[in-house]
Amino acid sequence: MEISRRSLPLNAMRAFEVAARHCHLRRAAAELGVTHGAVSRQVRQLEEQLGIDLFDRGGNRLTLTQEGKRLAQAVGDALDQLTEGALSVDPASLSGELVVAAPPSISACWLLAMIGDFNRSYPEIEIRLDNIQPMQRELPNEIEVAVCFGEPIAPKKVIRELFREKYGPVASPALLPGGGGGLEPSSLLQLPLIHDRHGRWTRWLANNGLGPREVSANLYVQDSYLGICAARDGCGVFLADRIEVSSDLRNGNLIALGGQTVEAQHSHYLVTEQPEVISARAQLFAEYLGRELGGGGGSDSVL
Amino acid sequence: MEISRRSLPLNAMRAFEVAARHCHLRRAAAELGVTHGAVSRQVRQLEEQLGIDLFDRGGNRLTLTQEGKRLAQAVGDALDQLTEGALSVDPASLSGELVVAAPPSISACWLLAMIGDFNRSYPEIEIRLDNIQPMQRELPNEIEVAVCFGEPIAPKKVIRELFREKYGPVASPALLPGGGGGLEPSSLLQLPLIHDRHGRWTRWLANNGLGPREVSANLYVQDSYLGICAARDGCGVFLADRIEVSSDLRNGNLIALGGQTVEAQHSHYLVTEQPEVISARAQLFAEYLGRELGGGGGSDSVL
DNA sequence: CCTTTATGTTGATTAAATATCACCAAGAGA
DNA sequence: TCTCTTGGTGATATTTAATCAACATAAAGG
Repeated sequence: MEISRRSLPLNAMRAFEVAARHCHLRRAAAELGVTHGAVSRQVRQLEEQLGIDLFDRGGNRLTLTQEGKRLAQAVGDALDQLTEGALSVDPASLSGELVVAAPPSISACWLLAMIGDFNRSYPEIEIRLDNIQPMQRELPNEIEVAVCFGEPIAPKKVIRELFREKYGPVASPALLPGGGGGLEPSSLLQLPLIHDRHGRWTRWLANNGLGPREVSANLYVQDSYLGICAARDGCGVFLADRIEVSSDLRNGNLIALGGQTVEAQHSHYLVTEQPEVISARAQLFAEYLGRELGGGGGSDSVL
Repeated sequence: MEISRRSLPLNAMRAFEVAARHCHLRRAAAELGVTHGAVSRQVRQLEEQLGIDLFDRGGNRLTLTQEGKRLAQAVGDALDQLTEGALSVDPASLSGELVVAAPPSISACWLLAMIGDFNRSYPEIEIRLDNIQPMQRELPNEIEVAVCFGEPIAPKKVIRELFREKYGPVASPALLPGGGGGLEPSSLLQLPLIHDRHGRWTRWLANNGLGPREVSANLYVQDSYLGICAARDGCGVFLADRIEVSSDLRNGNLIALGGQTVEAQHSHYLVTEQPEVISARAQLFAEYLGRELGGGGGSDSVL
């Protein structure tokens, strides 16, 4: 079977994406508002057209094959993009206010930069950004969506998982007279280290072949935002997320040092407390964040 | 109209994307293999469902509206992604060899990095990379696709426009004792400048408010690859494309200095000389490059 | 061990979406 | 003006997709 734009079985792909997300035809059918038989047929048709099995049909349970996973990912991303495209031309979603909230550290680290980009893409949407506490249980009424780090608590509902931090060491170029590009992890320990309350140095060192050891504390700060500020000011080396320091890396305020990046244990989430309907504006914002933060394209994106 | 995954009019969107690309229903119909009436209906349906005009219908000519352009872009990207997804699970496209060619400077600057990423995503596909001359007129037979800079000449056929360089000044941190992040464009002129045969400094300076002036030549090199090497070695400031120095920026070998980036006048293209059929492997490679280089997501992507 | 309740699959049928054909009105160009 | 091309549209035909109902199989409960 030839694969071209005109022969892509779009509806079958959508059905498959939903089925793949649930691994359960009846639930997928419910989401799509059709019967399970219809979904079964669509998935079958897609498998035949591609000439490959997308599900392992062990007994009467579905499991994605390797190829199925790959395709589901691609189709899911594509559908997200189509959704964003449709929303971005919907008059109802533009022109109006969107009230967002986040802990100050998140706002300062990356959310404001994202909001700036979003605003450039959709200048008709006015955004108000409020502060909340990191572990705040409930949100004021006027806040439509909020960003939090770690599983959201209490009555909040996850709209979207945004991204999982990947942290690696960064420092000011002023701290590294030699330019210090491919600095070895071990020689890092000669430099002053900046810690925040997440205490990630031990884990990072372990992941870079520097077995369990005491790390001397040179500077403690509360959160990553202050850690980045401290690193920028040449106080020492800080373990920072790649997204949070991207602009600093771009303009040379900070330099990424060697070693592998390590994934954080928790994710950032976009959450809401609204009972049912979230506005088209908020939906558009969610799609935008998802694309800019989560995706980037599977592998590392360029610059 | 509510916009959700289940209500997206996928087929209508595809028809619209083709129509938008041609701004011509009959040609779009030809590409889709249907009659123009069918396309007309699909586009109409989409406009009604979204509640917005996608085309200006002046007389009997079609022009995209602002919203139409935006949507067409999004839908086109999404369809590319779906195509890549479908290809990536197609047994015929995997397992086999793909012969690629490029001028050495392009290979060294960014193509090898892309091939590395591609190989990680699709380890089944073996790639052979050959050298060609930048202005080579014909390709050896065994080469299936090639990359070139500037409009391809002679019997080559463009498969895809890849990206247009955006160049800005970079230098080794060793050259900038102060860390020199937000260095003013004017103070740049105090540093030694590296030129390649494209002679971009004049244009860049003009675009950064430094009117027409003589720029002293400190070092001339043949192509951008050598320019980047020279900058890396601390010979001076070079105007480099963001993609070509992304890894150097990441690991601190180079630092991006201030000022606006400027678009090059020519693009990089993926071309072929094959009469008709390009292999599914090559198609997959084309989709991959297109996504990683061209898109990135409209605005600047994150690191 | 048998029963119950899930699962996904499939043939026949019905319903809906989509394409076609033929024709129209309107603008472009000679 | 005459001609050619554009896109739009009503009626019709075709193709595609969903439903319904029955079925096979596997897991869970008694």
